[in-house]
Amino acid sequence: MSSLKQRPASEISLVYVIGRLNHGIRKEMRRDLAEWRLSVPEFTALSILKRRPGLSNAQLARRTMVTPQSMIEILAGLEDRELVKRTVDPNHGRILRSELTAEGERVVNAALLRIDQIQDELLEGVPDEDRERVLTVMLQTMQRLQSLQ
Amino acid sequence: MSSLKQRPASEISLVYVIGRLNHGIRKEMRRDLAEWRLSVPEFTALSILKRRPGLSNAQLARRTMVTPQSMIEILAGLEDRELVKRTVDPNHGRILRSELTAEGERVVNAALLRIDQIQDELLEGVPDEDRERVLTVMLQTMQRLQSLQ
DNA sequence: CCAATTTCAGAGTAACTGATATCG
DNA sequence: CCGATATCAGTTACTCTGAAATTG
Repeated sequence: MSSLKQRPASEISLVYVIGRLNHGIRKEMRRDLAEWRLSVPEFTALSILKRRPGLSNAQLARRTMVTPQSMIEILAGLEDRELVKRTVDPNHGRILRSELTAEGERVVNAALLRIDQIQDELLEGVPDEDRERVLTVMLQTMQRLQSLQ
Repeated sequence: MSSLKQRPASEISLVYVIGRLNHGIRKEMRRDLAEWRLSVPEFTALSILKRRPGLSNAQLARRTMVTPQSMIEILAGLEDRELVKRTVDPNHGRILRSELTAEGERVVNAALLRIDQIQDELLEGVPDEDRERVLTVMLQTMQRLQSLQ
């Protein structure tokens, strides 16, 4: 029974709501991902690699808005557990391209099912049109944010 | 020039976008708030107290989805710097109600100006109607999340 | 005794900055 | 030499879990 609903949404900062919402979602995700011994950043990296196999560490870092130094630790852990394999780029001996192993694929798919399920619960009752609009606005915001940094 | 724009938004998870967006925004906030020697959680607490003076530590914690133990540290730091003062509830000797000091008010107002400015940059070009809709969906999601935890 | 609040102490997660090496 | 990438090392930011005291 929060009092938020009583006031016009425009009084509340978008930045603020994103922060709180994210925090709550992460907490929930942490709990659920524990089943596969995945941290939230690990899960994030895996699900990006599922959609975009062959990204380098630097590319992954930019995409998730963290430093390459942060991403390398995540990747190292995943490689140790053989959820990800990294191979030298044929055209550039310095670059290591990451992709999921069969086991990595299996794990991320199982985890994705659960996370999608949470999302469905959270968005229950929200019309498709509104979901689409929210996503579009957020993607646009993210682009602007990236160009800003 | 991210490739995100090229695909239908529905392919991308809302949870995922919130996570990335939040991370980017926090980074930006951290940089800007440094001017007032405020951390992001400190700023958050101050801006809630501006709108809702007299909240207890436990109430603040629930509102931000962190544990009371986490909130107490934030509050303790703000109290040390005399941005917040805490007084015993007249009806319940155990509860301490927090409110901004004059200095706290000054600091949070200055910081809010800057943060609002960032938000305006990020949302430039997004129609008011869409902003309102995004906020409404996110508030609704947050309510569901809170009832879920 | 119970439920809620406050608070101390320690642990853990997740990210950062700085520095160094390699590749083309 | 430069720019991008990878990576080691140390540090910081933020939150959590556990336990204990207090109040009504």
